Amino acid sequence: MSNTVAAAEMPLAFRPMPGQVQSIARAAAILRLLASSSGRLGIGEIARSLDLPKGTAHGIVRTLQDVGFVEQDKTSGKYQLGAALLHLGTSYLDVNELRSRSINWADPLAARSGEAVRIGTLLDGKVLVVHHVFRPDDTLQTLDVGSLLPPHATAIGKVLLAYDVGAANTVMQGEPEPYTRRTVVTARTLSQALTKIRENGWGAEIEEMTLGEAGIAAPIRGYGGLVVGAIGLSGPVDRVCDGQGQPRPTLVAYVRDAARAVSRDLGAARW
Amino acid sequence: MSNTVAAAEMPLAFRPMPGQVQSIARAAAILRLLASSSGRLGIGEIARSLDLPKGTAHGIVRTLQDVGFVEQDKTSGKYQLGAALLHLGTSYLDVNELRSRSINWADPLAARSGEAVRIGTLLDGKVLVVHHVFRPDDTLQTLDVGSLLPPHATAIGKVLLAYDVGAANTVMQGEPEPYTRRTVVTARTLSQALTKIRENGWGAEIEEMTLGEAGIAAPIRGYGGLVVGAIGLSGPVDRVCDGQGQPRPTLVAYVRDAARAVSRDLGAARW
DNA sequence: GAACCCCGGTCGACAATGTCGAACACTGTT
DNA sequence: AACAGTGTTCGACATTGTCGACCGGGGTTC
Repeated sequence: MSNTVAAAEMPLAFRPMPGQVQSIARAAAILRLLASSSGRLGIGEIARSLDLPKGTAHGIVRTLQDVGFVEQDKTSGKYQLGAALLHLGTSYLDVNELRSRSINWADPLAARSGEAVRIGTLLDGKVLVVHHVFRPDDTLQTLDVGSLLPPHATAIGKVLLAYDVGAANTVMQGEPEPYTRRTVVTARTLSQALTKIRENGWGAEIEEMTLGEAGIAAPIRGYGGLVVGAIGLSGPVDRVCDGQGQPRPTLVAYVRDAARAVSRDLGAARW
Repeated sequence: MSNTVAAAEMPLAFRPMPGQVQSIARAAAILRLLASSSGRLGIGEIARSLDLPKGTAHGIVRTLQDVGFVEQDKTSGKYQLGAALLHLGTSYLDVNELRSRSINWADPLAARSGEAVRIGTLLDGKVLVVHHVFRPDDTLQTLDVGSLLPPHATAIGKVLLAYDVGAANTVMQGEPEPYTRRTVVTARTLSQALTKIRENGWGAEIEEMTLGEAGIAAPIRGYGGLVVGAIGLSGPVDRVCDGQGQPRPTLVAYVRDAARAVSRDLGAARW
């Protein structure tokens, strides 16, 4: 009786999808909220942000705490992400095939090119870094496996968007954040860039994320030819690009070779 | 009907705690299961392992898939952990105070000692590595942030157990796995070792995890003096220990100094 | 110091929610 | 061709989680 009514009046935020376990979806939303607003949140803030009754939010958070996904700072009473998530996250890395197949090829690419190498995949419209090899030289760099990069301002990201029209549309619908003067922010230019990437089979980014830095990336295809990720290198503009401000052909070849090698490994895999 | 019976016969792992959201607890169990049995699992295996009806397990897994915590291999239909967990895990690292306070002190410790440094905390009776600094020399080492180490066979683990009687009892109740001939496996010897650690304020491990390797660790105390983690170094026996097979006093001092420094940082922190 | 406000946490009644098992569609094997 | 697997769907039932009012305590403000 009130089923249909409730479904019709629902805020449309939670669509009456075939069989979504409500409490789990809410729990996931809380975890994402805690992850995004880095820091500690109180029950009240959580409940307000997700438009949940305080009691309900508390029940979910308590359970998340029991399973170790959430921790509570006993003095302030506020909540933050829990340690169990760290282990789950790295467990994901162990299983992730894109990563495991890439490792063997990422190191040589870094060695040959002399630049830092990253492998990423699309997660929720952003670039999730699943592997990262430091630039061979000593300089201290921070490992950013697990972090999210902007898709429109990185070589890897643009390559991934080029082969995922859905994600590309989503990005263009939103307002891409400008990081430098050269960051692509309009849907028109981005769309053109993606078309060019599809034609060439590789993509680049020059000072669109940070001044003085550039990157080159190529798509990695999995079983069936679907693009499942991208591999790319990044470094100072004067090393990555030639005199004409174009990505050096030799580096492009390196990246494309690595991408092909990983794709071959992935395509051959079966069970 | 089977409610009371089931509750009475329940392995005590799932107690009828005041207000556990059942579906969330089950979802967490599924994620843990996927993490432990590394690889892909089918719905049937999941349902069987957790003693759930197939339909129920499927509903939960579908939801987990919708939120990105689980991915499905379309060819085999089996499930594995999802990419969203990776980001949540690293987000935890960003927030984790033990880690952030430790970083500044872990590097100098590694530099002074010339050995690899790890910082860990207890998670579910095991040692969760929250930070890891490579040995200064070049040799390639694998980053094991996020992995779980055995508590009874590592210096960090034994230190953590020494200040957590609950976890210590749990470990002794189970059957500690022997890695080498020197691994402490009996409750008696382990208990003695923990007592000694409490007396000394630091602990060591010599070839108990892997032959030829040794480690030294000291506890890190948080606000209020509670032990919240441990910091330790590890390396070849002949470098970590002196002629008498004892941990070198200078290294012990280094480790204890670092632990104190981090503790001071943590204790002073307030908001 | 006492009013106030906000915090996190608790409790119990209600019904919406998730659970459950049988049935389905499909694949590969026997 | 029958079988034994798989993952998936569906609907009826009642268990389950939700909800809002109610505690108890720490700050702050007047």
